[in-house]
Amino acid sequence: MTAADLIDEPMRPGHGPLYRQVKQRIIRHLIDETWKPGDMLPSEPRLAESFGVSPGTVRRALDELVAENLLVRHQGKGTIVCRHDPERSLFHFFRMVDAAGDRPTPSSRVLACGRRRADRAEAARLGLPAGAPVVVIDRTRSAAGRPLLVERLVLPGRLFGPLAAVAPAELPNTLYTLYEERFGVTVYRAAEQLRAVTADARDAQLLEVATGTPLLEIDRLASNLDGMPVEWRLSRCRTDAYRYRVELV
Amino acid sequence: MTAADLIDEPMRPGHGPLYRQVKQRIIRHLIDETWKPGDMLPSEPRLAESFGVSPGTVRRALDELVAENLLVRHQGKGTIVCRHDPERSLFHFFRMVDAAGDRPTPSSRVLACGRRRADRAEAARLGLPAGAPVVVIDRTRSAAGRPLLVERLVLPGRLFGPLAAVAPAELPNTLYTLYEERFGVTVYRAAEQLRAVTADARDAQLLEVATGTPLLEIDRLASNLDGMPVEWRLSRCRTDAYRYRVELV
DNA sequence: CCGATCGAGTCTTGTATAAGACCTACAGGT
DNA sequence: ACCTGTAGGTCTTATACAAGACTCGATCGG
Repeated sequence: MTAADLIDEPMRPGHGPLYRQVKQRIIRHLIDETWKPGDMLPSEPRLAESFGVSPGTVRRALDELVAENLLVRHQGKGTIVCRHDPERSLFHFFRMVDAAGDRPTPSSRVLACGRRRADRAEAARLGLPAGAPVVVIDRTRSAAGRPLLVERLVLPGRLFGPLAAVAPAELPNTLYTLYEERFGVTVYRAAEQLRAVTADARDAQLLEVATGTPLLEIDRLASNLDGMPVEWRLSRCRTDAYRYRVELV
Repeated sequence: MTAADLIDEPMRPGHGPLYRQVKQRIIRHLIDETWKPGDMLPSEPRLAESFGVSPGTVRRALDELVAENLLVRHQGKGTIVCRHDPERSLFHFFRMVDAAGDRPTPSSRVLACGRRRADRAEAARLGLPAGAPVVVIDRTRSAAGRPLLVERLVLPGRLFGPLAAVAPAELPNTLYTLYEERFGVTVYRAAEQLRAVTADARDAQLLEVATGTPLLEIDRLASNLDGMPVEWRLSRCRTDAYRYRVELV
């Protein structure tokens, strides 16, 4: 091993347990993209040597990162930074299921995609200064050939500048994969708040229901590893064929 | 250590990893109530000796059980079986929050509480034979002095027989604590399915809203450690002041 | 001579164990 | 009433070995 392989200086006597300091340092490397999604991390013994701790300590740190869905391990192969492959993204963040408990594979139709200045609510929600540029996408998503939801996405223009220029037909169904591959933005957490609303005229037309039909409104704020908001999404769903499913443990 | 302290015979060479066999065996002891909620487990070295494995292996098994909210550890004191203290119960299973993200402390008013035979849907949902006895509770819950939701609970009569005799005023706000202390039934998991509905005349009167107001319907099936359903709960919530919150990680 | 196949070697993560540090509670003396 | 020693609990760290996966070369068959 040469000096160039040294990823980090050895740990200094810090505050908490050693393995937690190692964990925080690995997270820092994930944030500054020393290791990007899909990359393979150095092996556990190598990490241990570069951090100046024993392999078991590194292993403990990796254990927690795997439990938090930041890393994936494969015995005999290595450890890689978790990526938003479309199926996983759908499985994790899309919570609608049919009566049998199966997830649909929705298709999306983009209604509009453009760039403008954030209004008051959008700026506050995304933690941006008033009037900051944002990219706004309006679309509907269908499942089994019938409209399922209509939604508006608001993204910080600073991160997603070129997105407004992308042809609407180009936008894939699972956007989080696109965010990651084209803009280097990885969604790690999201907080959703749900309430019941009634369909207005536009909802009714797009979702093919009567005006006044009850809809499930999902207000999602997605953030990256830093905890910085990267997407605000407001969806209105029909819940006659599909329901929103949550597991409490 | 005497022979009476031997909780179990030593592990025999089994199928999976050793720590997972230990975990399963501990779960079995939780199911057959060798250790009841609130009880303190034997110490890790003691468990290790009785299972015939090393302390580290027991520790690994306990780690997973703690992560699944079945046990709670306190350094220097010991490990206890998780209990449904009211605050935790509320924190975990009650997901409504106000605009600021704070949970209300709701109060409940029981409308009816009685025993009858399960109808077709109830029996199917609870995994009971058709016509099995069930206990049914109708109640409303309020927060900040205003009605929040109206709900119906259906419980297997075999487990909750004497519950129907309890005076409605006796029923506490957080029922899961009562289930545990009075009936030895501990709720570990719950699956919820949400959809939007409109208030019928009864909903409207009880919730003090207009008929047709959109409501959030929460269909919860709660089960114990065996995976056996122990409660079916159907709630209809106003979502003007409070929203249903979910964290996706 | 060329190509496919099998297997040893080596790298990876997974599992089991042991030893010491740290934290808490309690009893007994000051 | 307060302080302190001690016992017993969990927490942290370290090490050894097992199991899985890829590499690469020797070997056998065409």
